[in-house]
This record gives sequence, C-alpha cells and structure tokens, in this order.
Amino acid sequence: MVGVRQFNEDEVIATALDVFWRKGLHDATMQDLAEATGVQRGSLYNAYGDKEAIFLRAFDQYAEQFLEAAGSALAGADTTTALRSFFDMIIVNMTDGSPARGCLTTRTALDAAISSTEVRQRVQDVLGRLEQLIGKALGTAPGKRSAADASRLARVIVTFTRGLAVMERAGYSRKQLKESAATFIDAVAGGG
Amino acid sequence: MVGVRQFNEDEVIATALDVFWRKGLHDATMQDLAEATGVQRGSLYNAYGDKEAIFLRAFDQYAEQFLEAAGSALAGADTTTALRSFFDMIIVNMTDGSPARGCLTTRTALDAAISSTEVRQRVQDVLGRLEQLIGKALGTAPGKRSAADASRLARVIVTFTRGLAVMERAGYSRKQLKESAATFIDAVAGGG
DNA sequence: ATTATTCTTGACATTATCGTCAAGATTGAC
DNA sequence: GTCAATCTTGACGATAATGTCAAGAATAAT
Repeated sequence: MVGVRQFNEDEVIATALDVFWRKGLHDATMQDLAEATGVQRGSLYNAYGDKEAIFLRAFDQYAEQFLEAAGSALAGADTTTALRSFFDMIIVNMTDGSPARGCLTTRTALDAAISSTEVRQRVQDVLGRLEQLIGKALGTAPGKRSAADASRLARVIVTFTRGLAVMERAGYSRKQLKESAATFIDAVAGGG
Repeated sequence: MVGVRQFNEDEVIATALDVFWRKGLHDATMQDLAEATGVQRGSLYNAYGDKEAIFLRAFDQYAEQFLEAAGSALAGADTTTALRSFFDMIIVNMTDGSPARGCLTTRTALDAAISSTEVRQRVQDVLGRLEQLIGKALGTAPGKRSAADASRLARVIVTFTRGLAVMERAGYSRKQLKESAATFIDAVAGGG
C-alpha cells in the first residue's frame, strides 16, 4: 500500500454511527460526518463512495452490538426475568445520551419510504433476528407454550419494543417507559 | 373583502394532509404542496406563512378524524370486542393507500428532534387523548380492573399501536399486523 | 533517492429548497 | 366605472447539500 489512509476506519465508523444515531440517516450530512470524524468530505467520498455506504457500515456495527446485548439480556433463568432484563437493556439503549438518541433501527425504519432497498433490508434483518432471539428465549421456558405461540408472542414483543421507541421520541421518560414495559410483561408473561 | 382568495382552504388543507401523510412533514416540500393543491408556492406562503403552519392545520384535521374514529371503534360491548375493532381501524388506517401511507402521528413523532415545540405538542396531545379514550373503554368493563390498572394498560395499548406503525414501515403486511394485534389482545384482555 | 500509487484537499458545478418581493391581476365596495 | 385592498405570479437571492475532479502531498517499494 502506498499513499496510505490517514485515519482509522474503525474510529470513523464508530463516530459516524454516533452522528447517524443522533440525526438519522437522512438528516445527517456529509458535512456533519466530516466535522465529527475530522476527515474531510472528499476523503470520505473517496474512501466509502457515498453517505449511504457509510451508514450501512455503521448500522451493521450497531446491529451486532445491539443483538449481542439483546441475546445476553434474554439469557435469564425464567421468561419473566429474561424479559425484564431485555426491556431494561432496550430502554436504556434508547434513552441514553443527552439529549437521548432514541432507537436507530426505529428511526431508520420510519425513513423507509426514502431509503434504498439495502437500508430497508438491514432494518428487516435486525427485527427478524431480534424476533428469533426472543422466540428462542420464550421457547426454552417450561413447555406450557407451543412453538407457534412462542413465535407469535415474539413478534408481539418486538412490536412492543418498537412502540417504546416511538413513545421515547414522543417525550416519555425512561421511568414511564419502564413502567409500561413492566405492565406489558405482566400481561403477556402472566396470561399469554 | 376584496382581491379574494382563489382557492378553497378546506380542500387545500385536505390535500396538504395527504401530501404530509405520504411524505412526512420534513420531506414534503412547498413545491410538493403547490403541485398537489394547484396553488402556487407564493400564494401558500401568503396565505399560511410557512410549511409548518400548513402542517399544523392539516395535522389538527387528521387528529380529529382519527380520534373520532378511535372513539367509535372503542364503543364495543365488551373490552375484547372494542379492542378488536379499534385495532382493525388502526391497522387499516396505516396500511391504506398504495403505497401505504403509514401512521402520520408516528412518523411525526420520529421527526421530533427536528420539529418545533408546537409540532411535538400536537403529537403528545394525540397520544394522550388516545390513551384517555382507551382508558375509558377499559374502565367501563365489569370492574375486575382497578382504575390505575386501566390507565397503565391504556398506555401499554397506545404503545403497542405505535409499534404496529413501525412494523408497517418495516414492511410487515396488513395481515401480519392483524395477527400480531390479535395475539396482543388475547394476552392483555385474557391475562391483564 | 526515485518512482508509482494512493490519499487528501479545496474548488467547482449542479440541484434543491427556502423565504421574499415587486408588479400585475382580480374583485368587492362605493 | 373607479378605487382600494388583497391575492397571484414569477423572478430573485441566499443557503445548503450532493457528488466530482484536478492538483498536490504522502509513502511503500525498488
């Protein structure tokens, strides 16, 4: 290699992730990325092609972190414990930072109409994998639930997490979100 | 009045609502509004001031329609029936049109970070009123539920509707959304 | 040291949007 | 029919974002 790259790619992607998380794919500009990373616009274009390519890398990094954290949180002894730590993780994830950054996946999903197929695919992929993780966690509980029920319930739970992300954007506090999550868990773990 | 306005304001606002619903507050341009309504940009600025003022009028119209429809749907005999027709209404509302328009409130909530206080206020207001409507519907059921429980559950239900709106944007079909809603209703109405 | 390659930099052209304004058109009131 | 107020129209300037490019800087390999 000659004329070697002057910046650390991992650091740039991590910083880009923060920018996208705070502003969203659509609203973050190359200018924003350049300022945050300290890498000039031209260099970013040279290195990655365009904004979306940077986003995809950043989003992939985010998705891995997120799904791993979800998997860990769901590894509780019983369903209720697993769901409690899972929702705690989710809610902290979206209410962290000042101002809170919200949920990147949800924000990106809402931009669906103006995003490329690749971006939409990434969102679906994360939600699908999350659903799988939850389904597995539900499935391991003492078998009073059928596999089909576990699947359906997993999707309901994923849907509810998306709802929490919207409520956060609408101004609900971490405490309020936690209370709703607790009520939800009681309802589905108790009766479903 | 002299030099009278050449367009019907109600029609313009209704058309603007359609544009905002399809594109979102942020992505709809005055150009879009001008083309859709047949009223020139300059005239719109003259009549309303700016894009947000038009949005607020359109959103208010939307909110009234929506909450009235929600109220009617929730007027069922028992809680389960009420919730079923409510979710049917919600899901049709967000999957209607081709391509589907999604949920305006949810989309607007996600734009929160870049919107004015007034816009955010409108979103909170709709969600709060919806929560009230649902709480009332739950409260009228044979009193096996305390008022506090009904409140908490109402917020959970609102949150779940927001989740459905996100899932719709992520690409889930009307049928899938209805299945999730049915599972959700069974869980909360049965066990909660 | 020289070379060839790659990266960096700043400028450029393009496109889109915003909001404003002056000139012209329209119309109710007298 | 004239007047005065209001609306309409098209043009304008400002700003911001995109993506491209040529010239210069940096460096690994020889």
